[in-house]
Amino acid sequence: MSNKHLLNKDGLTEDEFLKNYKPGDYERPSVTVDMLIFTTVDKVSDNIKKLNEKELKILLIKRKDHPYIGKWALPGGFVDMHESLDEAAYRELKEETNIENVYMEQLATFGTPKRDPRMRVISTAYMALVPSNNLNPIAGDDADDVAWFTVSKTNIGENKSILRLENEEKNAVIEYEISEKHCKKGFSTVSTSEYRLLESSPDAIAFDHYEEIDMALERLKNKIEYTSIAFNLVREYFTIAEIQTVYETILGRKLHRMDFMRKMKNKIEQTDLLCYEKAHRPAKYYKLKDDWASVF
Amino acid sequence: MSNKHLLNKDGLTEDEFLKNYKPGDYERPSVTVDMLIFTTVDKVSDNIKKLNEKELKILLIKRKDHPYIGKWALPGGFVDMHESLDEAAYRELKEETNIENVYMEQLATFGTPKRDPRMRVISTAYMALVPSNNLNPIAGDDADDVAWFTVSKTNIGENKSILRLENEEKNAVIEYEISEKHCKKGFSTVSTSEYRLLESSPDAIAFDHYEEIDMALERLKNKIEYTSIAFNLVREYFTIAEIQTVYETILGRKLHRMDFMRKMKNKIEQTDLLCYEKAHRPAKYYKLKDDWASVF
DNA sequence: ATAATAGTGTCTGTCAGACAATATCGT
DNA sequence: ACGATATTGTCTGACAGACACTATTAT
Repeated sequence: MSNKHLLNKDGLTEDEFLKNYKPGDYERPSVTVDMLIFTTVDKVSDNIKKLNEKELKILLIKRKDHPYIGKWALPGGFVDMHESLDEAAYRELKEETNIENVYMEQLATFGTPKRDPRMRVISTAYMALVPSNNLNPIAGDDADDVAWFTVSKTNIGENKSILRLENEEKNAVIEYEISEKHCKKGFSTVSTSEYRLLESSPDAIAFDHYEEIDMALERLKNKIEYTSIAFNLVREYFTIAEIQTVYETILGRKLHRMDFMRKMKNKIEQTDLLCYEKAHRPAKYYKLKDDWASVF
Repeated sequence: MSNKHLLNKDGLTEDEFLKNYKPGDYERPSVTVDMLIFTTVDKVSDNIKKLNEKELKILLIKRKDHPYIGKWALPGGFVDMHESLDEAAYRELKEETNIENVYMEQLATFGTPKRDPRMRVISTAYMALVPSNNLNPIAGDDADDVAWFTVSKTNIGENKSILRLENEEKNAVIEYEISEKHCKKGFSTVSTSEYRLLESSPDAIAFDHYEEIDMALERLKNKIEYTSIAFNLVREYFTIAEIQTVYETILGRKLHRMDFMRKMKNKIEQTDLLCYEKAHRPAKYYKLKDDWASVF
């Protein structure tokens, strides 16, 4: 069981080994976390009868210093030596949005050597889904500005799509053309994507963050089909129309109301609350069933 | 478009900034990749009529030095400053098994501060699936030994299972009891697992590698349902019985032959080759359809 | 004769997409 | 009257689990 007594080739016990151990002098990469914080907000319609549309939003910061000075980027920061990756991600989320206890999952880790021109940086991306509240994000030290960007990915044909990030207030529109390519790995074929900034876009996204955003959108699109994570993007009480438009914007297509409702029937339950926001029959508020929150 | 002319708060252009940039003196974690290399092998039956069973195997090395000296561990190693994470993973795979062009995907990144007692280590785990050939793995510098371990995870009731790693030849049996716990994050509940080494096991797995193995098994179990990755665990030509037992061992339950076949019908196609290995009607060899290899 | 492959067909229930029809409500 | 919610119902096709049955083959 214990290996306290075992000696290595130099005749050292584990305690002696650890006491004498000096981490090599070789260079080490910096380790950071990137935060992909999503929410949905109502695109308020003037028409007092028309419903509000939902828009998927992602939080971006405007970089204060080189490299990519003045460009929009994902929030994030260095991982302290004493904290785990998850802890670093929670800390960043708290710093940026001042909220806690929201859904979060690790996405993937990006480690291409030249992704940061300053030095070697390994970034673990985390995706957080926060309820659609009137959140006022806070610009950190490294940021001149911070804003919610409308994000969408729309297919424009055979293995091609457009990733679009927009914020009207900041007068920012950033578009990438994504081309999927397939190559064989063993007996499976994996697809890799190439990203090209469209000429129409005045500004690029910093680093390889467009790739991280794309991956998060794909993960979202897959996961809302077999989990309940989409409900993290709305408030505790929601109307069917509300959650349906969330699904529609993430999936990028319209859904049939009653088919959608049937699919949701086992996940949600009615409440007594009514929504009197528009000039027609009030919608019932629903909530996630307690037992369904736990399934996946 | 370009930001070459923009000046930061110190009045520096990007070129000037990068030329003068000195990475801070602060400590950095070491970055490694851990390789979860899976394959299946036939558990040959003496009975000339009985079929061979398949066993899922994972490659482990025996550590040569502290910490965890003499313990079995996942192969892996440090990421060089000039290579990406993917490249590091491919290099390790090549070093360990001398094979290339197999299916591989990034699993997750583990970065708890004390997972390595020597220093802070961030490990990105990669899962590779290699065809069931008679592979002779090679022990690296850091290893006294290397071997394929039979791996299985069996449910023993309410949120409890046993992770079992075994190699008869090396006289090694390692068993962990896994307890799943659920906690709320936002409106979803995520499950975390706790691992307890069973008293019956003489040896533990090094580091937190049991956790990585568990995560890989869960990923496998999920992914074989909606992708074709399982076919990477057998040779190019296989019998239905063969691929079915692969599914059965990964899912941990028996499947009905013809139902399984129907499900596979669109993924596989017959060949003219016959399998004369056992004393009964020869089985046809099948192969993955070319167009199905690309789906997912 | 045995033990396995390779396939047929059948029965059942569920589920998803599509859409029709209706009652209700607020302005 | 308008525009939206809320709900029931119908029709279809696909699919999945389960199992029975047959024909074939190598030793």
